[in-house]
Amino acid sequence: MTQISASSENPAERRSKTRIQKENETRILLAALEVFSENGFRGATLDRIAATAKMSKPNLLYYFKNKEEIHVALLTDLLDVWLAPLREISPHGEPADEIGSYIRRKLESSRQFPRESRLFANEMLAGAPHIGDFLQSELKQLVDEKAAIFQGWIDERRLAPCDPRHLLFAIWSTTQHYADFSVQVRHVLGLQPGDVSYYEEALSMLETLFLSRLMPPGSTD
Amino acid sequence: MTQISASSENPAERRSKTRIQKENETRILLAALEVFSENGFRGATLDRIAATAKMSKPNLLYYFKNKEEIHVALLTDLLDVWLAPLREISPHGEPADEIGSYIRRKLESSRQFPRESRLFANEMLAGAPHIGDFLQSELKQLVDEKAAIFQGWIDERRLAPCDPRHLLFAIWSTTQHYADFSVQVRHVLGLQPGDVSYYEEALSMLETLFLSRLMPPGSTD
DNA sequence: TATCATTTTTACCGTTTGGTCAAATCTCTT
DNA sequence: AAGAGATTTGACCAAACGGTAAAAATGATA
Repeated sequence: MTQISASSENPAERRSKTRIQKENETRILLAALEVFSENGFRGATLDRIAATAKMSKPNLLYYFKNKEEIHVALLTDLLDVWLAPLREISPHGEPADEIGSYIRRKLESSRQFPRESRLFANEMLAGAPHIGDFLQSELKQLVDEKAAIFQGWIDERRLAPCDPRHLLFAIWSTTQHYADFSVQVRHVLGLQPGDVSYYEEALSMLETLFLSRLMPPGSTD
Repeated sequence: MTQISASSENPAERRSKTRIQKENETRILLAALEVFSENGFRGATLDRIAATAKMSKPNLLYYFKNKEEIHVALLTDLLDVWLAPLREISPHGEPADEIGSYIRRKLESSRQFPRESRLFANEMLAGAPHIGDFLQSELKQLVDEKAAIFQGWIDERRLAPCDPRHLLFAIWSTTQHYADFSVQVRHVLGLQPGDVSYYEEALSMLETLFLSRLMPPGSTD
């Protein structure tokens, strides 16, 4: 009886993680991200995840007790990434600056984490069975908070009258589109499979759309 | 030998369809739309489709020879619906009118056919394995054609300088978002599962965004 | 109503899937 | 070098999966 560390337990519940444990959990989550983001929860298989992680299936299940636990682990990590850009919006800046920065952060997030974005999109399409609670509580609360900032700007005539939450929807959809629908974007633009050079044009478009104006003065308003 | 109709053939290849055949194919496609749009191709199962269609699996496979054929049939039908609003854009109208109408048609399409929209989104997330050719040929061609119209308007100073294809991406993403991410929209807005009353606010937002201006004059430009 | 084609069902088949178990191997510490 | 714990493996299982074959039931038509 030399060690106190909890034995005969799920490795995830042990007090401190081994080097091997940390390495393997990372490898598994990376592989799972690849597979889940392409095929969704139901479409993904443990065999494919294990193969992608170059690991046997029982070994994989030594680190995560089942398929769902891997998925939840990924989504949990993801939600922080997802919220981060939104949290940064400040009531003290200029509307155009704040919204511009937010768009840039979200677009950068799409470029850096396209698989995470697709993982999230897959979860939405499936009806958000695993993160419905998050959407209703944490996300809604943060959105309400940031929407209040937007509403303040609208009241001060520093932003056009609009529903702030739908403004957020518009920013989310346009920025995430470049990750989630990248296949379509590339095909329509005639780019090669790996090519993501469209992000600069994308930013330019979104700045025109959200910060400047699309229609010349006097065309409708 | 009283009938000439091709016998001992796949029902789909017969000359004229029976009443029962038409009914059942419709039932199957409707059920398959439900299942595929939620779980994607790999996540959907024939058992679930059959159960949803209230039909035995072998009976279902009497009408479609395999899972892929059902999926392709759905996608083929879908592509026409998807392109229809885009085709209507005319070079002869006012930019604001044409773009405004297009947004309204796309948004209406999201409201009327949310499952079709999610089916399409699932196919995109999976890397467009079944409609890659369509994207590269038909869609790209139509986009190029309509982008040329936008470019003409830009040259005539009737539309702000921007990449016309990215303008289309922005319209697609914002309008489809209300179908594909409807769970998120509802949760953030605090609406009940079936409630789609947000479409009016959505249209208002998108008109502000695309047709009017979001930032007050002199704030950035 | 008899006949023939169409439709549906029952009973399957081989494979894939999520997951378990115990034994074997490896790693780290003393 | 030895022991304890951590890791990995191979063999396996029941259920779900996509799909088939042939017989049974139904429908249309003459």
